[in-house]
Formats: sequence, structure tokens, C-alpha cells
Amino acid sequence: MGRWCPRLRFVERQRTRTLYRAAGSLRRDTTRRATRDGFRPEPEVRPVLRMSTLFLRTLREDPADAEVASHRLLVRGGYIRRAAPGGFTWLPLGWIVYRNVERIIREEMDREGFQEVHFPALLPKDPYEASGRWADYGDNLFRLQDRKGADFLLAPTHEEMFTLLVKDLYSSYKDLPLVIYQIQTKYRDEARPRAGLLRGREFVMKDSYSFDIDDEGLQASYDKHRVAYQRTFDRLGLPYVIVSAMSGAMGGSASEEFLVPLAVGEDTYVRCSACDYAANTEAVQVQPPAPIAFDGLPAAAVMDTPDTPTIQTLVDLFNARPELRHPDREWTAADTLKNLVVKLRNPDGTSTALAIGVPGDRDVDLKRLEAQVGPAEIEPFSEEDFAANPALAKGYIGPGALGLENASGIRYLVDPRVVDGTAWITGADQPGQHVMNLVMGRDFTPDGVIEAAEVLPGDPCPRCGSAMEIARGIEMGHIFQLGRKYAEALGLTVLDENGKTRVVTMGSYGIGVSRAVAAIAEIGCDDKGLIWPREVAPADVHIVATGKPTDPQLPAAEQLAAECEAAGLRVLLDDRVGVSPGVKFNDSELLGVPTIVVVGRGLADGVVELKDRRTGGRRDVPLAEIVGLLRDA
RNA sequence: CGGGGAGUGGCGCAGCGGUAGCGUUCCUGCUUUGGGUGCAGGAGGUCGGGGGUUCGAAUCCCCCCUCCCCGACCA
Repeated sequence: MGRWCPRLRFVERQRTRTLYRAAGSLRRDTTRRATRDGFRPEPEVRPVLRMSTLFLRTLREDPADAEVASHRLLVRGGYIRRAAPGGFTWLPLGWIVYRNVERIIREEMDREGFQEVHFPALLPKDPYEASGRWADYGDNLFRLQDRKGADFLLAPTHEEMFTLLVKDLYSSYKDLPLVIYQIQTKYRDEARPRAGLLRGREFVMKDSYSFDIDDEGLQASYDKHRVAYQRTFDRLGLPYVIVSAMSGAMGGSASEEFLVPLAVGEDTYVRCSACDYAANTEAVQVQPPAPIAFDGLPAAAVMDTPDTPTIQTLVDLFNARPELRHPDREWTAADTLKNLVVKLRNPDGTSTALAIGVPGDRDVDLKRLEAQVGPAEIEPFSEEDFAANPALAKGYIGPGALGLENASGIRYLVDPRVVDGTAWITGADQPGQHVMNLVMGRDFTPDGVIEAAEVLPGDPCPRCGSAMEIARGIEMGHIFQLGRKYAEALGLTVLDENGKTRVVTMGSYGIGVSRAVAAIAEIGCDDKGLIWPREVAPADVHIVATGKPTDPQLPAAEQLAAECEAAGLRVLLDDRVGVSPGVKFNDSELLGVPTIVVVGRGLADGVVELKDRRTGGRRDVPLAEIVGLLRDA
């Protein structure tokens, strides 16, 4: 890393940019890339994009197979085109937008001193076999064979390759810390690709990996990414919520997701209405209530409760029968303890039964459960399984039979709300019988606690106790302290200052690049079309020439476009002849360049119309002032 | 992988045993030029694929593929 100092380079870049801008010879956000030899500016002037020759066809109607706004509008606006199940072709405008997004991400990575590399997407099986992921990844992994029958895969992420690369080249603590990243096409054989770019089987991801000697170093690398991601999403114009995520069985500790709040998103998260707590539902930790003393609690009693197969019928029965009624109030589902038995399919192919007890007013959330028991997968407990375990009375299962020490021998875990001294109505392990006043800690003792009950709106925040709300979002980024799992599996060690071998600790950090394009489109659009933030837009200004082919508007627009180009602005010029103004206006709104200039009937008075795509606001501006206005905008 | 819907010119749709249609797009000519202008002429389709039934299949039957929506999984 020695000689190359990105931080310094960045400062230098800023300075040069200011100079260029002052000279009016550089477009505002010109792309400049870091290389070992210094900064190499791209061509300083981008030629005007002319709609008369642009490889573009906008559609008058929505494509029928597109549901979400971003998919609909990106196809209709001629940005992308479906080419394969879960795969899209980028057309010229789309590719410009895509590269802008990529550039912003790259700049923010480089700014932190992270270094870019590039792996193949097509990889041999061996490293993934060594890490165990060849088996663990399951059907989502694209697998193929070469002509000799050797196994390959199309990489879904590159932890193994990064780990091996560093192992290849580095062997001393002096080489660390290190962060390297790539922007790569990734492949996942999604069961259901959908929503256009939001979830494809081929997509582009920026993934970076940090390598540190100790936990403090890992934390520092993690924090750097956190900050870099915040800056990146700000520049992309994407609102986001940072939520705690499950690091689960992956062996990591800290893990956070950057979610863009969108109803079309597939991630459910909770957010506190009072404090800044936010978490993926899988990661929500319930705050257990205080235990209750056993003194004075009535004794448990078994009751005949025929025809009560559901929680609701059970509660109704208890409220209806005088001898079962609660002395002070109506019974509710929250007074019951619901017990569910599932089968865990372990990665090694074996199965274990697991029983879960949750308050009867909520269901078991299979996603939360799976996050807790991963990498095992959940299967329903079948009729045959019930038959094989006679201690279980289906529909009347209770703590009396559950537990490693009890008749069923099935491990029994309960919700954190089930604390010592709480009394429950629950199954009595005999058909048609329930037990009431069964007290936790006195009458039964489960094998442990599990976070598997569903999270409901209004549940108390684990941090401050205020009511939480539930929202949907799309995962745009994930930062994750991997720890030593991959380094251990693949033997990545370095010598420390005492000459002792140390296993390196790692972090992995991803941003969905192609997904970001869709998310930005989704966030910004309206019923007329797309609205890009300026930095990712395909142009700074969309100049529309109206009037007959022989009118002065077209030459005036050409002239204006040339002046803008010279001033460093990126221009999209609608110079199509014989296209009516209505069509041009509609296209300009569909395409979503943030600023639109109409060279039209005001030209006779020396003015053009300046339109803001987002607000719809428009005003006449003297032709002579327009370039300055745009440049300073 | 379960449940539901659908595949017919670039796009949107109709046709549901008897010669493949409409709108839009595209091409030509005229017309129009501040919100998808009007008129006329034209181009463009292995009716998702394969098998079967039938004198005859876009249409009926079987298998497969693909797309969309809701669930189970992921940036």
C-alpha cells in the first residue's frame, strides 16, 4: 500500500476539480479515476446526446409484465430491456445512469483508501468446497461443468477468493489492515426473479472485504464502511434506515443492513416511534418482563375442554364456563401458551425435533425461527412424526410432555415473555384437556429461550419501551463482521509482532449496484415518469426544441446545446424533426432528466422555458442567462 | 418449491375448431407544430416449444418452457 495514499490524492483531486471548474472547462461531476499513476481524467467534454440518433425507443404504454414502478418506467423509458429470466440489457441511457451509480460508489470506496480488484465470476468449486458453501449454498448457487466434467460455479459472493488472494500475498501483521473491493456481476439462481432490476439472477454488486489482526481493527474497518455507505447513499439520493441484522449462525458479531424504505421491498423491519432503534424483524430482541413471585398463585388444574382445536375456541370456552372464568376480567389469547413442534433439517442431513412455546396471541414467525436455528432448515412436523411420538397429543401439546427430560424427549424452547411466575392456559397432553394456572418455574421448566414469536406493530421497543411500527424496505447494503470463519476454513494467518501465527479476522460489505439504479428510480418517480437526482441522471439538462423544421427554434437549441457542452454540462437534446411538441414533452418527463429547457415560442422574445422536473415549476429565462444558471445549479 | 393468473407483429390487446385481426409503433406522401395532430398508402407474426386428437388446431388434450402476482429464500 505504501506509496499510494488515496486520502492525499483525493484532496488533490478536489483542488484540481475546483481549478477546472473555475476555468469553465470541466463538467461539474466529471469522472476521474484513481490509478497507480495518479488521476486520469476522462474526456472533459461529453458530446451532446441527440435524440435524433440516440439508440432509444420510448414506449407509449406500460409493458404488461412489469408491476413495480421502477421496472415499468425503466423499460418504458428505454433504459433497460429484459434479455433473460432475471437478466437485463442496459441500453445507452440506462448504461449512463448505471455507470454514474457505479462511479459514486467507487469514489466513496477509494476515498476511504479501499483498493479495487476484479475477480472472475466463473470460479472453480474447490475454494467453496473448503469453506463448506458448495453444500451450504444449496439451490441458489449456479453450478456448471467444463468439458472435462470439472465443477464450476458462477459466484454469488467472493469471500473465499478474497481470503485466498490475501493468503497468497500477505503473511505479516505489518500488511494489515487491508480493505479490497470489487464491483462484479454476481449470480444467484433465484427461485423467483422479480420486480425487474430489484431482484435478478444476474446483478452487479460492490463487495468489499476487510482483513485485520484483531477485533479492534475489525471494528475500525467496519466503522469506516458504515460512514462510507452513509455518504454513498446520500449522494445517490437514497433515503435509508440502518437496521440491526441477524448475524446468525455465520459466526459473526455485528451486522447491519442499509434498507431503503419502500413498500415494494421484501424486508420487514421494525422502527421505534420514539428513539432511533431500528432492526430487521429477525434481529428484534424481546425485553423479558420481570419475574413474578410464586406466593399466592393458584395451583395448576387440568380441565376438560372438548372441541377446542384452536386458541380462539379455547379462550371462548374459558370465558363461557362459570367454573373457568377469570375472577376479574375476560381471558384473552395472551393468557394461553401455544406450543408448536417442528423438524430441523441439519446440513448433515439429519433431523431433530424442536418444540416452541409462544403466547397464544401471536404466531411463530418462521423467518425469525429460521434465523435462530440456521443453518438448519425448518420442516413441518408430519402425521408420521406425530405417530412416532405418542407422548404428543396433537392440538393439546403442553409443557408437561415437552422438554428433553420429559415424555417426548423433544427440546422445548419458549418465548422470552414466558418468565418465572407467569401462569398459562395450555395443553394437558391428553386429547380434550387443557391445564390452567400452569406456572413457569414452578410447574414446568423449558430447556431454554428462543426469539421466534412474530413481532407485531405496537410491540415495545427493546431500548426505550415505546411502541414500535413495522415497515417494509429493500436491502441496499449490508455490513457484516464475519470474524474468522473464512480465514480459519481457508488457512489465512499472519505472523504477529512476536512471531506467532494469528488467524486474520474479516468483514464483508456489500452494496447492490444495479439494484440501486432501480431503487433510485423507485424513490424518485411520479405518474409521468422518472426523476433522477442530478448526479446519477443521464444528463444535466434536457433541451427540447419545438417548432417547425424551418423555424429558428431548432438552430437556437443546437446553439444552446453547444454552449452548455462547452461549459461542461451534459446535454440531452431533443432535435427530432416532425415530432410534435406533446410527444417531446411527454418523453422529457418520462426520461426524467432533472432540468428541462424548452426552446419554443418564447424564443422570439429572447427567452426559453426552464422546467424543474421534480416540482413541475417553470419560468421564462433570457436565453443569454441559461448556461450560467444551469452550471451553478 | 407451493397457490393464483397469463403467453398471438417492437409495445398493448381481441380472436377460442374453418383464409390471423385491432390499436399503437415503424416506413412513404400530404397535413399539423406548446401536451402522444389529422388523412391516405405500406411494412412487420414459426399464434412460447414439443407431442397428440381432427379432413382441418392460435383455438381441444398431454408434456415442457417462460412471464406476472401472493407465499417459502436473497444485494
